[in-house]
Amino acid sequence: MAKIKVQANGTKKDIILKNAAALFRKKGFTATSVRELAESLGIEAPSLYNPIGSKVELLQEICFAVAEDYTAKMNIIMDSTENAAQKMEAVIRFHVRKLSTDFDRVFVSDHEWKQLPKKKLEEFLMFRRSYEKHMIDIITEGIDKKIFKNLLPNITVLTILSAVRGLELTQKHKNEFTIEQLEDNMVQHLLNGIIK
Amino acid sequence: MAKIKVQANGTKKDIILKNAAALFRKKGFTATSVRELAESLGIEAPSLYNPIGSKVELLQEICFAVAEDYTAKMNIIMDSTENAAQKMEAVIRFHVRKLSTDFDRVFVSDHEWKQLPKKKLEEFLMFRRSYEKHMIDIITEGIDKKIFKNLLPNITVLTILSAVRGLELTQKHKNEFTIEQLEDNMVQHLLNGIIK
DNA sequence: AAAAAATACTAATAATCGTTAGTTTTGTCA
DNA sequence: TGACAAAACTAACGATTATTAGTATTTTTT
Repeated sequence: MAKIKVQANGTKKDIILKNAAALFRKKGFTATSVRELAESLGIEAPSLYNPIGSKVELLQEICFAVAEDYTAKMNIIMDSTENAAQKMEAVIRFHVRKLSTDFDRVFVSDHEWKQLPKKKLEEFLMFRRSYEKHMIDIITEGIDKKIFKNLLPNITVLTILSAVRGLELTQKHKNEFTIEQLEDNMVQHLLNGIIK
Repeated sequence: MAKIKVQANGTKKDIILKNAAALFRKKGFTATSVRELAESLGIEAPSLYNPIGSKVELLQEICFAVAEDYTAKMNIIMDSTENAAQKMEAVIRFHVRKLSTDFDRVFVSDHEWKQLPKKKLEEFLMFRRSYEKHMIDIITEGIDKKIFKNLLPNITVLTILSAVRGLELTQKHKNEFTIEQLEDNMVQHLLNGIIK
């Protein structure tokens, strides 16, 4: 079988990760076999173990790459001088855009993290809790400054995160509306629901 | 090993389904083995095959029981004389309450349906599409009657469903707020976001 | 208490899982 | 072109999977 073609942008491992994310999203991590992944790359299963260490390592890299992207963006937002509403809008917009442009990876990170090995799972959950804490801080600030209604911050964050994380973007959906429309509509919906 | 204790309410199969739902939720359907399920019931794996036909049959029964519950409720709501806002409020309230009282099953139905065998999967997706169509009709009616803002109905439904289906209710959350608070806050958030 | 039915058990199946070892092929550079 | 390295291959590993067959045990019925 031919070798994996490594293009200008992206190492061999990047290609594997891309295919892995696609399969993990479609079938789930546990339900995807290493042999299937290999087949999608046009190679035999054992050949995978040259560039990678294990199957679960792929899941780890996907989950943590996504988590770090979100954390980095959250740090930028928290450091800005915008008000609570503007910050929350930026958060929601980033979620929708990231999901649209990197659907497989984001979906896998949001839906398959439970399959991470214990140690990595704890690390991942720390990312999550920190992220949620930042969001609660934004909501609380907005309530204090009388920008937001007097809702329970933790429930509000739960609702927003659930909405943006749970999004399933099928091809059918992508034919029905643009990413910009999705972004604008969700921002309007989720933000107007809490602004005074 | 002792037989499974069948209490007044619930047949043997009901007990199996309850344990299966709990495990499928915690670990995922594919990652849960029949042996684990048997162990949770205090029996050996092959003993399960007296009351049940297969592992995937359990997933089917969970998914379709939930789907039928939602469909039944939706039919009642659609037959009512309430206006669009009241209908949508009823839908959201039902989702949150159902999720709270039957978390394992609802979560499994929302997150593991991809593991259904092809035939059953198509049937399940028909349930879904029909349900979503009803919700789009409610939103469209609300927009026509000038009750709702002029948002894109399909995106609005996507947002609401994503929010209520994606909810992860941990024990920690249940200590932080009551089901009633969750229900009220989510209704307020998701409904005020679209009402004029 | 004996017979019948229900339900558990042990043992074993074939299939598939992720992964390792060892070998051959391919591509690169002197 | 020949040497070296990279990356593919085949063959096979032990573990685990869902499930079946056949048998023992427990419960229910007569």
